[in-house]
Amino acid sequence: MIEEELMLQQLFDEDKLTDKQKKIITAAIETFSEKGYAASSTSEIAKKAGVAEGTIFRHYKTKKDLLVSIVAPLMTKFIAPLVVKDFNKVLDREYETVEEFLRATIENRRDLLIRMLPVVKIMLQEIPFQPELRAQFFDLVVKNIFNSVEKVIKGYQEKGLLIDMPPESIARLTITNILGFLFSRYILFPQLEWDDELEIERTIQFIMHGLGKKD
Amino acid sequence: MIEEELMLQQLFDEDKLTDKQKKIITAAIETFSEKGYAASSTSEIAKKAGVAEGTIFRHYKTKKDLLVSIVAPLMTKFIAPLVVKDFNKVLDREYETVEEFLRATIENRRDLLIRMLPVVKIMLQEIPFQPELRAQFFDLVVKNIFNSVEKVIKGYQEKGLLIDMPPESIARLTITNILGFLFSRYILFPQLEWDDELEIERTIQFIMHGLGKKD
DNA sequence: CTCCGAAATGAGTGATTACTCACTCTAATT
DNA sequence: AATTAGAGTGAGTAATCACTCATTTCGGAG
Repeated sequence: MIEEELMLQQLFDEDKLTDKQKKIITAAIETFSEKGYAASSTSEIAKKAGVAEGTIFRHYKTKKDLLVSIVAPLMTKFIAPLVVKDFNKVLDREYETVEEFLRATIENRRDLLIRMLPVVKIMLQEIPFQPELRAQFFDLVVKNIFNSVEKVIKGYQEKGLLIDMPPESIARLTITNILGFLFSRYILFPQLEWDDELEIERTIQFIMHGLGKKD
Repeated sequence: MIEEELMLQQLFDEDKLTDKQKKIITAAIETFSEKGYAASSTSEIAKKAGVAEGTIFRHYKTKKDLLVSIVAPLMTKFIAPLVVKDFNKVLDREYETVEEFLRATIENRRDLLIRMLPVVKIMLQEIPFQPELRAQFFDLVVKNIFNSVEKVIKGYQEKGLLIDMPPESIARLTITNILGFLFSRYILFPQLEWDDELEIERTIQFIMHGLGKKD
């Protein structure tokens, strides 16, 4: 809660947005996430934000501009740093094993990731159809994350804790499993009963016994 | 190509559709897949199908009815059987190791899965927003697949080839990695250069050394 | 050929869409 | 008190939307 407020606050502050603008963004995130971008109307967003429809277009030239204005800064300022944060601790040998590192990384960010789900949902939804967003996503998020993750991987490989598979493949497989869990848990089957801690532990063990070198 | 035609043929035959209806379905799949359901207009689909707009509504009461008519039968008649097909061969001991089984399963279905991508894309797109589709998807696809996959898993567990993790977790992790590869390869980053065979092999090895019991 | 029912049509419907614009309001500056 | 700039407004607009329906076309039976 605190961190989410900080995130939005940070996003709001930097551009010195008015109250109405904040309400528009909040309402837009909610609406886009619930119904999808194309199925959301600007009149509905305006109504939900308690604002005249014209106010939206005063600040955002087009509807698509509103979408990009929401997703783009979150990709640059938030998601990439969130995922990459504290990776230097690994290099400082704060985590001796990969398990520890994975566990700390996932547990650390889980609550925050859950609260980001609306925006993540929007991104997942729209990236296939918005070339502009896809390009940004690739440049800002994917490249950064893969770069950082690969550094960490190489570090552990040098310690002999990971097999010699190319780092980009290890990164792909690791990220796939973390996102796969979160996607199953919170988007596909939120209605099922989940033992989160247990399932995270299984995911980590699965990743490790797939990647961990046996001496 | 042949199998895809067979698939559509089978779908078409059962309901004795006219030429125009086939054209409508083909055009709808193409349009929905490219632009998403909400952003696709019935007039555009009609034009692409070379048909009057009224003809669409003669056969499908609403636009959503058209969507469901495309996705639902493909889920029941096609996707579930496709994934589950030949699983009995495992129980008949045709594949002695899990690797062999995984490799055969993935290689077997890859081409077909690639050609199904338009429909898969539509499903991924709309399932979060269409409760009707989500319920069908869950009943018809997920339950079937998990049931069959769990049987196979239990078989291999009895042979001592898989660890003792609960079958539903093993199923989740395995399916996650197969879908994760296909999703990365064909939807997220089709523009990257991929060595498909190699990456499939790595995925299998990753899955196995995560799940395979070390004696 | 005649007839008939289904298939197909496309102009037309009201509703909704994204977006505009002339205008008011507010608050800070001079 | 006068001026000004920008935030906010909401009625209005053309375009587009999903959908309808009176009419025409088509294909096979008698």
